[in-house]
Amino acid sequence: MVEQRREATLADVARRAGVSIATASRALTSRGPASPSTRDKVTAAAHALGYLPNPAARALATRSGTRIAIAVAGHTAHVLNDPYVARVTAATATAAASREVGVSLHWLPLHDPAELARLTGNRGIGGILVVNPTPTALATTPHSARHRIAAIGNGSRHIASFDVDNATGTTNVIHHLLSTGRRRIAMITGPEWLPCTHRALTAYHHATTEAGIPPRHVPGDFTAARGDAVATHIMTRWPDTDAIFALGDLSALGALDALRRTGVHVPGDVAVAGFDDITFAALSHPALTTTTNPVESIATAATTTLLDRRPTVPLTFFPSTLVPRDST
Amino acid sequence: MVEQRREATLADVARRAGVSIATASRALTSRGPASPSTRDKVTAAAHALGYLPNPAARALATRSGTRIAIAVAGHTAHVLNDPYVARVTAATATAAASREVGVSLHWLPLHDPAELARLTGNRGIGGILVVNPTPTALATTPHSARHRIAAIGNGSRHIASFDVDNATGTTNVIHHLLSTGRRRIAMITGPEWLPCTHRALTAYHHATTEAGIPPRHVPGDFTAARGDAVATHIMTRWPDTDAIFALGDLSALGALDALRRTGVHVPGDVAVAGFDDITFAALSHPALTTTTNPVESIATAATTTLLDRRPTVPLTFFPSTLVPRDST
DNA sequence: CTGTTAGCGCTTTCAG
DNA sequence: CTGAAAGCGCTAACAG
Repeated sequence: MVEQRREATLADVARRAGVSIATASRALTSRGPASPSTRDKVTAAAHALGYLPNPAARALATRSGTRIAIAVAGHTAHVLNDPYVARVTAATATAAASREVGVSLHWLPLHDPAELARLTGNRGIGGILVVNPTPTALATTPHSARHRIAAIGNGSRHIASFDVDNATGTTNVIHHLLSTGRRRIAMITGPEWLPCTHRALTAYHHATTEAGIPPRHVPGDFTAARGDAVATHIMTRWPDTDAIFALGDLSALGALDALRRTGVHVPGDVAVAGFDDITFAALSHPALTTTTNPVESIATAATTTLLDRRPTVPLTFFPSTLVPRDST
Repeated sequence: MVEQRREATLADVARRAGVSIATASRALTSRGPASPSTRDKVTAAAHALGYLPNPAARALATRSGTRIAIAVAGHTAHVLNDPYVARVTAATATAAASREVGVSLHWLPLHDPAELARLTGNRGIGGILVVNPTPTALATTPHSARHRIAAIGNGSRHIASFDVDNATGTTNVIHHLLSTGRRRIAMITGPEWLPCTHRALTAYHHATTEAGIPPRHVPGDFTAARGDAVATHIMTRWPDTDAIFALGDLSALGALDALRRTGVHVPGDVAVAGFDDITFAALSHPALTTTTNPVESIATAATTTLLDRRPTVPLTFFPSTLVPRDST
């Protein structure tokens, strides 16, 4: 049952197929010439032996590194405990598993963006997935390494990026709010240093300008506590506000709390919408209207690109779908 | 700024320190003899050169594998998207990063426990962290590999395990409920196949028996939907129930919903408590009383053990702390 | 305690 | 298209 015999090596496969090790290698990796018949023989032998290439040996020979590093930008190492980061990590670790590569998680301090360049020089690291990189951090990166880097969030001219299309997502939310009669729509954004905040904010400005309604936005930090505080601030500063859109469900939930506490009825007096569709969005009272963030698909796509060293279009956006619930 | 020169290799370090490569290796890894003075010279040289060992080369030479695999038991591959698993993965990937190893995530099908033995034979995998393993799965494992396996959840006689002390956690919750005057305390457990469910259930039985109150428990599956359904069932079957304890916050939140919907006041009529202290526990209305689950500490400890190949006590339990809030 | 000598398993020139 | 041979960078006997 349990295979107790030594794992098959490439030499075993070659012997069984009656070819040299070099040929077996070429046939299996399809790098370099190999006649169809040879390829078949080798493939069959490998299959029969249950051959699995040794990733360490391969990495050593090709100096390709043995894992992909996820580097998360943030003020403190605490970002590594963020649930969003955890989702990215799990999806990446799943996608990487089938290619026999591992994943490690690193903090990329905002105050020391050169840490990214340092990861770049680590021989154990074959590819880097940067989460929410700043342009500054990407710029420190040596040109020669840029094809081994992908970003979740904003990329750069030479670094592929994958993200949710939060511009369209934002537009959809604003339109939904407008269509249900709201005219004083405030927005709670993410931290100002976060590039993806800007895309959403721009979309917000477009949509409000187009509708001829005043823009009202205050930066948040994606936490519930901040959402609560900012919502309070908004209602004080602009008492006629009839809708609050938070770029992040947690902040929206915080806003919901603030409104409840001050006796403002949701959605009667003020509508509230979030972004991300986290589990708890469906569980709050009222249930939160939000828009999806397909984190797993995004992370998987980025990882696959990295593993295939595939030249990609610089920007790939994943659609966000509006999930209307009771809070609007 | 950016180091463009070739990464330093062990040979470079040895040359600079004026010793042989083998000596440099011994000095740096402290496996084998090395005089203090030599060790100092080598360490200094390594430091000066910014030497970082090549994990692939090391893994190849020691056949130690290049990553640790996290194997999660479950009915479907969907378990890999579970937030709890994501937290474990992120913590593991963080702990592993400092040792230059990666992490990959695998599904361990309940119907095919031999998958674990298969991972065991993979040369790329240096250690395995099994999440919620069944005794059956652990039993398929070859003896020779057991020191490379650690469990989060129940272990076995020969496999170290790390988990939250949910027995004491459960006891604390029941005592808390008793001390606030509850006498008809129902429990919603996890899935019956999950070994950790039994530990908590046993504690529940002890505590209720000791208090001379009737045990009432119904299996759940940790989801909010099931918590909702089970709570409804409980109130129908035992209408005088005055407290519900769910082994998992999501189920407790579902129970909260069910009670609200049927006009039962919490905590006035029925108290509700959960387990895990997830983010949303503090955000519900009423805020949920729960008890902590230090997942990150647990995962980090398990990972460290694996990386150090350190013989450990078979069982390590991490304390759970009661977090009293408004629902009790 | 230290240096020499073999590999670990794979990829990759380079001839043929 | 195929084989021989030379590494990739490190560890592990084995003499000295």
